[in-house]
Amino acid sequence: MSSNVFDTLKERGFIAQTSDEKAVRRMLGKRGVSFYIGFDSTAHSLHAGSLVPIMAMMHLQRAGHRPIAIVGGGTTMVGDPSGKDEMRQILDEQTIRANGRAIHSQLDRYLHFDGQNSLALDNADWLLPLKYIPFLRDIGRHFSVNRMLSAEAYRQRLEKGLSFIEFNYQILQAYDFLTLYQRYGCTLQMGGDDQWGNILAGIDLIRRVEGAQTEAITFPLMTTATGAKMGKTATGAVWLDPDKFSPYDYYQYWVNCDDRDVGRFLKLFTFLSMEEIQRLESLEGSKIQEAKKVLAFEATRITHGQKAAEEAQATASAVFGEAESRENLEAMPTTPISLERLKEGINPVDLFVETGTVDSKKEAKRLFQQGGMYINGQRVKRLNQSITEKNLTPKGILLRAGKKKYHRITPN
RNA sequence: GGGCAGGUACCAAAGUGGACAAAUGGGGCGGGCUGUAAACCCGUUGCGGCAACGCUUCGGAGGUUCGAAUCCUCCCCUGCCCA
Repeated sequence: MSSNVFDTLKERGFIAQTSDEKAVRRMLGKRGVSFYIGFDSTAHSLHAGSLVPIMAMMHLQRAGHRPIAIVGGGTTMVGDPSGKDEMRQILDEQTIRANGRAIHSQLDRYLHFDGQNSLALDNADWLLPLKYIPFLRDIGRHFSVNRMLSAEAYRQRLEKGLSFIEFNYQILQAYDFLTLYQRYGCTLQMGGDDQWGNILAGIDLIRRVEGAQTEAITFPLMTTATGAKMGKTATGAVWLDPDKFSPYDYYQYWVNCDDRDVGRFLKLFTFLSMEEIQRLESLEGSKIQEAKKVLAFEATRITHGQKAAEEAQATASAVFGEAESRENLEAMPTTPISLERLKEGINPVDLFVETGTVDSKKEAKRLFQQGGMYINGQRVKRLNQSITEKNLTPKGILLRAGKKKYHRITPN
């Protein structure tokens, strides 16, 4: 009889810390709680690292609460030092604004903002017009520098250096919470565990200014079993934007996760029932592959939709899977090349570089020398041959670098 | 403002006039083993060139020198100590 979302979040591994577990649970046991999560406007797209907060918001929304997604148009101007070991580059206002809009429209796919039961706000709206002296007098006086300095997030940075602008971040985030409390009756803030100090500062500020009690939940900081940050690969971030990171690659990202992460990820990144997840988790050996496919499919579906998920799965199984299903390559990264050029013939090295399969000719040659260059499933044995229209198959020309990196050429 | 220590490739970190495209470790990439996993083993890791070789890179700009990541000058940035 666990109809309280809090229990759902807890059993699925979303909870790192809470301000007061009983109070939070009681709060979420009712309906219509306004809660918020802030998202940095540091990039044009969110990446897989933001999925935990997004999923948590969806869970609460499904339970009848009201999500407020704040985009940090104001706070990103300042830059959060929490969890960073050095100051990040400060972006200009235009970029931040544009990022914020992009992020909002991305979040809209998950939360369906309607301005009523689901809000998308930008803290630039109330932060940018602030006047320094009044702000110091009204808000700044509530903050103890001594206490701020003793906070974990700052203590770390005191070793490496912390600029005054960053030092202010916490105050601004606290002010956000206060503003949301006053304007929207927001009583719960959630965020990554590195936000703990910032969130507590907000709770504290609201208590001092309004005499009201508000609550906090933080999510565990996600790392993969190999210790990498969630949502980052060595080559870059796992963007949620299909133009920056294709649904196929997204699907592959999940299929390729570490065995040890599958269960945890299923709980966090799908809405499958706990029973189903337990069944998948109990699979062993190569059967784990099945669980990974379910994970990948569900995760892709949530972010990119049913159709994209199906295509990604079809393409993946065409490439890696059982021989019967070698049909659908729709989702594979594809570059069109004119038939005329193909007739002239293209050197394999150039082909791999042009399609972005490798970054430079040097790299292409290295790939070849090490035996990782494949065209249409055949290892390339000589570099001085041309690839022409004769190499076209009904599905185009299939480039492969190493074991997993595929690219398709189609004539046009 | 003063003193000291620093800024080297994706990261960490050696190098302190030529043998430096720059040791070593991590990461990445490729091969092998496998299950599109982990672990492990081997190779590889600036760009262009088949190659000889050339080009760009050691915070920035100048200079000394046949020759500079290494020496000099100025500047920018960071940390520590003192104010």
